[in-house]
Amino acid sequence: MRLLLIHSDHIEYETRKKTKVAEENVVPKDALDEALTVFCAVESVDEENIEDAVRQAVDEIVATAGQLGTTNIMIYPYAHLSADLASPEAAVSALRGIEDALARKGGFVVKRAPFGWYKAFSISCKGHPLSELSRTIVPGEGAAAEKKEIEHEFFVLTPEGERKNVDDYLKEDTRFASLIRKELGHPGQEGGEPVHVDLMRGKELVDYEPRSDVGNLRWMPRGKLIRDLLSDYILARVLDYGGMPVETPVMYDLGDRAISEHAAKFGERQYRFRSGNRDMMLRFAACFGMFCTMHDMHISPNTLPMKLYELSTYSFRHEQKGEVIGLKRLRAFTMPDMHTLCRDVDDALASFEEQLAIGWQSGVDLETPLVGAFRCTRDFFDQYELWVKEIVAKSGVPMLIELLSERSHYWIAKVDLAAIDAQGRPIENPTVQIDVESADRFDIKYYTPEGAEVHPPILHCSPTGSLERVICAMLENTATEEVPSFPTWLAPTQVRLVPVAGRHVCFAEEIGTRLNAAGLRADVDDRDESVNKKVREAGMDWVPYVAVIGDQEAETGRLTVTVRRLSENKKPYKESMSEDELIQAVKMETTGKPFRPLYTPRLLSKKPRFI
RNA sequence: GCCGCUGUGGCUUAGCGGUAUAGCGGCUGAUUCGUAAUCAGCAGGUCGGGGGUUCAAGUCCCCCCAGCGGCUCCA
Repeated sequence: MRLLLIHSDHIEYETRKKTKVAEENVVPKDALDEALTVFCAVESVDEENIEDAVRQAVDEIVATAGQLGTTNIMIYPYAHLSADLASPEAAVSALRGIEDALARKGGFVVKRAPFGWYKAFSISCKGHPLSELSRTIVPGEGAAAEKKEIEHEFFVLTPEGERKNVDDYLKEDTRFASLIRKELGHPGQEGGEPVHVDLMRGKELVDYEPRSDVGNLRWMPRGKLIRDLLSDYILARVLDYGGMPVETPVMYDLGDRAISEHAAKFGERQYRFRSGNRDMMLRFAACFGMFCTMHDMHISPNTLPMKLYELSTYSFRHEQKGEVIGLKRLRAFTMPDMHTLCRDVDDALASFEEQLAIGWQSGVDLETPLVGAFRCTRDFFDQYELWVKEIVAKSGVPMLIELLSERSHYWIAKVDLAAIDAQGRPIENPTVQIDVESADRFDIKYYTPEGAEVHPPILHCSPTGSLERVICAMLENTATEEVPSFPTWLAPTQVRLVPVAGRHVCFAEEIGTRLNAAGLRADVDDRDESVNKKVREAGMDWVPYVAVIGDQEAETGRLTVTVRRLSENKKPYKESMSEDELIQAVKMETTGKPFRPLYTPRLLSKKPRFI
């Protein structure tokens, strides 16, 4: 709801002509002196919880009136304050609600201009600093959630099937204990600036874009390369698993019932806008597109489970401004999103297990150690306790279990795997969820041989979590490394060749060309700088293999290579290798991982600076 | 969104009532160098934006924007 509050010497209106949505039995003409005039637009989000929107609006009006010392209030419906209006019925009910509530408070003279009429009006504004105020009201999810009062029960399950008290873990200095402390609301000490925010800019990966909205980033070539390689990694895993890649639109029409219902579950955390005469929203995940696809498909139970996959570029979530930070929490982010249409719950449990394993494996492959929490309703746990114990056993590590007294979202069970940042806070990454609502809502169905209609469970799965958070976790992990680095397959430059003098550049370029042809990202620092400086900067670029190229190398054909992973602080590890041995060394480390060529010029003299 | 802190050239920063420091980076020149910074010169700032106080404002006050910490929240 949008409010424009004007402290006015005088306000008067007169109805002229009805619109299609005009209210009946109205006061056609009225006026008020010394009044707080409240121009008001009821918006579509208000329909999620009209009572709360009304309550907040009334609080706001009473507070303002108190500040101004006025007791006369004119409520004036004014559609032009918003591009995303509620239905006329909802608007009238909200306006009446505000009027009644104010009247009931006593001490106010309350008048209300009629809704849905063309009206003439004149107003004189007092013009003092507080005389014009605007407010935006969003009905609270909080207020709605309070009614439900969901109870949460936490405990730990070990791989051996033992049920343990969470308190046993609270004091431990482990990643798992960090997760438990956060989940149970035990405050950690105040952290400083996160490591990754410095690094994401300092290493020329990704940066804030002040000319966009908060939480929308710009990617520089080195960061773009890492992101693309990660997406290649996930695609390979998904294809291997039998997922089918698709691509669907980023925006949806809120006029569609299934869309607006699904969207309403997530309150105000959406980008909404008007396009022509349609109210639209930006997707917050790829669910919409895939559910629409599934709805339109002819589904045979014989082709289930069916997995659709999309790299949701982007997923948009209008997080509160104070919640947005670095790569950890964004308003536009890249989420690998797979949806599995299952035959039945048993089928869903089997797929869940497979997808959980993919999630754990991503932590190994991407070198971002993960810890796990499994959450489900108490009913689900009572029924499938053995299965829950089995997936913990297969995970091989203790997991935090959270039981909810009733279902509050669309899922009945889900697992969240999290990396832990340098301040001991979780970065929630891979997830698998069992959705029991969406097939109904989007009318996704198949028929049994007997002809019965089935709206089956759907799994949501992000095999790695958002790519931004994966990179966040990697950068945070470097805080504890003596010699920080990226995994070699992700290093923007894998081999840096450093010619000693100008006359060696040509030779270094020849080697570089051969390394590139062999599928390595090698560049040549041909700048007119000292060898010392070029080696230092290769280190600051976290280049895993650095070779100085001079007369010696030209004569012997052997390279002295500094291997970052084997080096200690101030103690570089050097090894003599042939060109082929260098190629093999890189291949050994990157085998089975995706490859893309350099995203920056091969000659460093041609590489521009971004930061 | 709320409370708090911060905001000086591309980056890191000095100055905290008298219109601005330095280093890195950039450019130019010299240097052609063997594993973590070669030397010199030059250019680059309406001190986040707007308003106010003052003879005078990065410096004090107000509003806004952004970043960070905390709260709330996180499908």
